[in-house]
This record gives sequence, C-alpha cells and structure tokens, in this order.
Amino acid sequence: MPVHNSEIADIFEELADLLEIEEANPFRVRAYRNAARTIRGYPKNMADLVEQNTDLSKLPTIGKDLAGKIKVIVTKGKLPLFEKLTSRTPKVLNNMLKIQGLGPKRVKRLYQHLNIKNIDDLKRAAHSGKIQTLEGFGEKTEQMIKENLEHFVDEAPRTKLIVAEDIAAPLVEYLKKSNDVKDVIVAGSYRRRQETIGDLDILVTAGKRSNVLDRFVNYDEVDKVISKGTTRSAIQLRCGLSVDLRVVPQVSYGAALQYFTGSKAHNIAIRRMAIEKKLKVNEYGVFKNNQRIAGKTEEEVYRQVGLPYIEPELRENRGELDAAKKKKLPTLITSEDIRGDLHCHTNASDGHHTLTQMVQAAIERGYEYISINDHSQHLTVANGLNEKRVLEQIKTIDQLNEKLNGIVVLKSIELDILEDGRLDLPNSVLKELDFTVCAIHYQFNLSRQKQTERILRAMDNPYFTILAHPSGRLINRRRPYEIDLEKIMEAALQRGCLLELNAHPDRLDLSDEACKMAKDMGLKLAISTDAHSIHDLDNMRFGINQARRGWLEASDVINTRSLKELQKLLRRK
DNA sequence: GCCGTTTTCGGCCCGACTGTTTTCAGTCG
Repeated sequence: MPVHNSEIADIFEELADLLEIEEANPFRVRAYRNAARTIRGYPKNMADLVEQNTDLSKLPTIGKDLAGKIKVIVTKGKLPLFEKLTSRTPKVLNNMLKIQGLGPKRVKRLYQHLNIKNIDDLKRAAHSGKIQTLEGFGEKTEQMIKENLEHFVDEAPRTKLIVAEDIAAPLVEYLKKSNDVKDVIVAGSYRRRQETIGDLDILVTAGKRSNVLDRFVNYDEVDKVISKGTTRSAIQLRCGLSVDLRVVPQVSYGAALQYFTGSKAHNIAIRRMAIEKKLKVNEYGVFKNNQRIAGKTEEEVYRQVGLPYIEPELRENRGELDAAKKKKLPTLITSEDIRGDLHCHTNASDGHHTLTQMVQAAIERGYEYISINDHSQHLTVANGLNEKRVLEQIKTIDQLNEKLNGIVVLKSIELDILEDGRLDLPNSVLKELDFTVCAIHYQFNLSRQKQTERILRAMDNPYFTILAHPSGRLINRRRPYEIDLEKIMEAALQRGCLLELNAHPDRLDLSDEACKMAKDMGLKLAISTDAHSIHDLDNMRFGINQARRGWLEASDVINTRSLKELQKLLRRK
C-alpha cells in the first residue's frame, strides 16, 4: 500500500506539535508545518516522486533534510525521529492542542505536573479543580477549559463556502447598520474563495465612536463571546462557526484587508519582502522609519513592497509572489468569460426541470450554448437513459434547436464508466451525440491502479470526451476515490480528452492545485455546474472561484469559447 | 529546518486579547 501525501503531512504535523510541546526552536516547528501544508496540497504523489528519484528539495518549504525524511517515510513506512519523539512525549498530547485556549506551553505543564495525557484525563482534572492550582493557571482558565471541552469535537468539519455565504450575508447587513461604519467586508479564506472555511473574518472601517463591536457581540445568533476588545472581538455563532471582527480606521483599510485576507503564508512572505526593503508591514499600513507610507488600499501596500496587485484567490504563497515579481501573474478567468454550461440534467433522468425550462434558464443567463447530459442506463436510481430514450432525446433536441435563436442545445450524456472501463452505451448511439461527459458512479473503492486503469480504458473509446467530477469526492461527506491524476491528465492530453472542473459547491473537483497542474501541462478544462435544476446553473460562480484559485485564465477553459471553437476542441484528435 | 540580488550563516511577521500578574506569558489569527 503506497504512502499517501496526507499521511506524510499528518506525520509532519504531529512532529511539529510534539516539537512545540518540547519547546524546540519555533522556526524548526514552522518548517515542519509549512512542509506538511505543501505535501498535503501537492497534486502529485510523494511516493511516485520518490520512486522516480525526483529531487524533492526543489519543492518549496522542503529542504535537504525534509526531502530525506519524506523518502524514509515512503520507503520504510515510518520515521525514526517520530518514534524517538513519541517515546519521550506521548503522541496523544497533541489532541489537547486542538482545544481552544490550550497551546504547547500549557499542555506541557499539564502533562509534567498533573500527568494529564489525553482529553479524558483533562476532563477529570478540570472537574476536580486541580488545574486551577497549577502555577500559571487560575480559576478562569480552568473554567474556560471545562467549557471548551464540552464543545470539543475531534476534527470539526469546515464550513462549505455556500453555507458560509448564507451565514455571512445577514451578519454583514446587521453590522452595516452600526453608527459611524464605512466598510464591512468578509476577508480571510472566504475572500480567497477557498472551497471550505474554518471561520469568518470580518473587517470593518469605522470611526472611534462607532458602536460596531458592541453591536457585533449582541448579534442575535451569538452563542458565546470568545473575546471582546477595543479593536477586535470574536464570537461563536449558534451554528458553531466562529467569527472574528476587526475594526480599523479608514486610512488603514487596504493594509488591514491585505492582512486579514491572508493567507498566513502569503502575509509572512510579504512582510519578509518588506523587511528587505527596510519597511514594516502590519494591519495599519506600510511603515518606513515609523512613518506610514501606505495603507489606504491594497494596491498601495503591494506597490510599496514592489509588487503589482495580487488577486485574493492567488494569495497562498504558491508561487504568486515570484510570478508577481516577474510580472507574470495570470489574468484570471471571470464569470463574464463563460459562454455556456456543458453538464446539465433534465427531468428525463434525475433533474428537476424540463428540457425547455433548462434551455430557457440558459438563455436568461446569456449563454450561447447549453448541453444536456442526462444519466445513462446503468444509473437506475437516477432513471438513466437507455439507447432508445437517448435517441428520442436527440430527436427532441434537434427539433428544439430548429426553433431556437441565439442559443444552441448540445446533445450529450453523462455516461457511466463501467467497472471494466467500458462505457455504458454502445458507440452506435454515442456517435449521434455532440460529445460525452463520462463519470464514475459506483465501485469507488478500487485500488489506485485499478481505478486509474478503469478511466484510461474508458478514454480509449473514441467517443469519450470529458471526464466528469474526476475525483468523485463530496466535501465533508465522501472522500475522493484513489486515482493517479497526473497519469490521467497525461492520457487525456494524448487522446484529446478533457477534464471537468465540477462547479457544484459540494464537489469542486478538480481541486485548485489540480487545476494548476492541468494548466501547467497544457490540458484544457471545462467548468460545468452539473445542474439538476435551473437554480443550479448559478453554481457556475463556485467553479470560477476554484478555477481562479487554480490560476486558470479564460484561455485554459473551453466553455469560454464561441460555439465554433468549442466544437473544434470537443473533437477528438 | 528553510533560505539566499546580504548565497552556507544568521536571520526567520506582527499585533490583539486574556488571565494571572504587577510587567508579561500564552494563545490566537
């Protein structure tokens, strides 16, 4: 069983936790965390790279030492340093770090003085009143621990962006009604349009007399106030989501927005660049000899450190700073670039609306084309179409197209890839379609090799056009199935097939980094909503978000093209 | 432990809030 990137990342994370508890050099700790982050998001498998003898120290945040450690983990399945560390510091201690308010210093003290090793020990000690007797702890800290233990769930799920939007919108409206408030904007991972967010970070510009912080902690949905100060407060909502509010004066708006948007890694890199220029960047501005020289807009802040404006979606310290220095930032795709949707269902299979309704909705969105991709027969639960029904639908669409003006309905299907790699309908039917969208809907648990071969075999069929939702994951619900994505992308490139970025906010596969990998390989993608209703067509924007995070430009995406160009791209080589 | 238009050593982002203190450590983002 090959070692997964996430497993290597987990080991590095735990190492960082343990080193921190042992009060190791904090920069060493950070190095492990940075490396874990790089590895977790990396679209290629470390195990493969090791096998191919790739120099891993070329990867950002990975040096000679960590490259060696990755190799050891991949080949031996374990790491001596990790064993050594866990022999003197119990591994389970790092679970306690997940509790709000407990950091490495306190965990160490709890362990050394009260022999508290895990959550259960902690609960007992807190309820017996032992913790407040420890030096550095007190009554309030013990109380806080007790409260946070009650809400503690291992691995709290992150909130999907679409859910976060519904939570943020009314809160923003509420805050805008405070007196003396100018801007209210949601920053953080929300503004970077990450597929899921951990909390909400809201930035407000307001005068000194504003009551916005009082108003904030008195919001209807507040479950508990985590902290309240004069420029910053934090609350937890009843839905479980935490919200941070930061108030700055108007003159600091850009600097604060830049700071509060993150990511953390991006900000650290920016501040390091500032130091090289003998400048200091904080949330109040850019300072030269304690004199503010910028801060009103983000553009100013970037300009002072010698960079053009960088779009929030790119701020992950994944090469955007280098690209910015070289003036090679991508011109990111926008919603306006999209000319049609290439994956939509009707009530012929499991959609909620009729063909006419779907087409009408596409017209209302200004599209030049929409393709209809109902399920194929194998997916019986979705009332998948058999040969006869597909041919009927083709006829109906042909008739509809004759009546339509300014929009063309493309004849397609969402075709099951069977377990042996065959497609779910005979080629004699498929050849009547404009193109196909092919997908895996069952047997998710095949080995990585088998699942990859299954898809490659399907691609060998000349009527295979687009691989739909390539990872099959459902955010917070279903893990992606195991595939060698790079191999699949290479195969697609050779055969003239394409991959889909599924815009559904529960799916969003490909991931941002996978999008970037496709772009770097020269593989074009389709951004499609997989709409099962007319309203689902509006999910396109989530696909655009993800595409932008993956550095995609309009030219990287096929459904930004005119119908004529699109048809050329859909044709197999 | 990483990194380099200061390139193999000596740096490593910066500030707010809380609680336990009495000037600050710990935690968080």
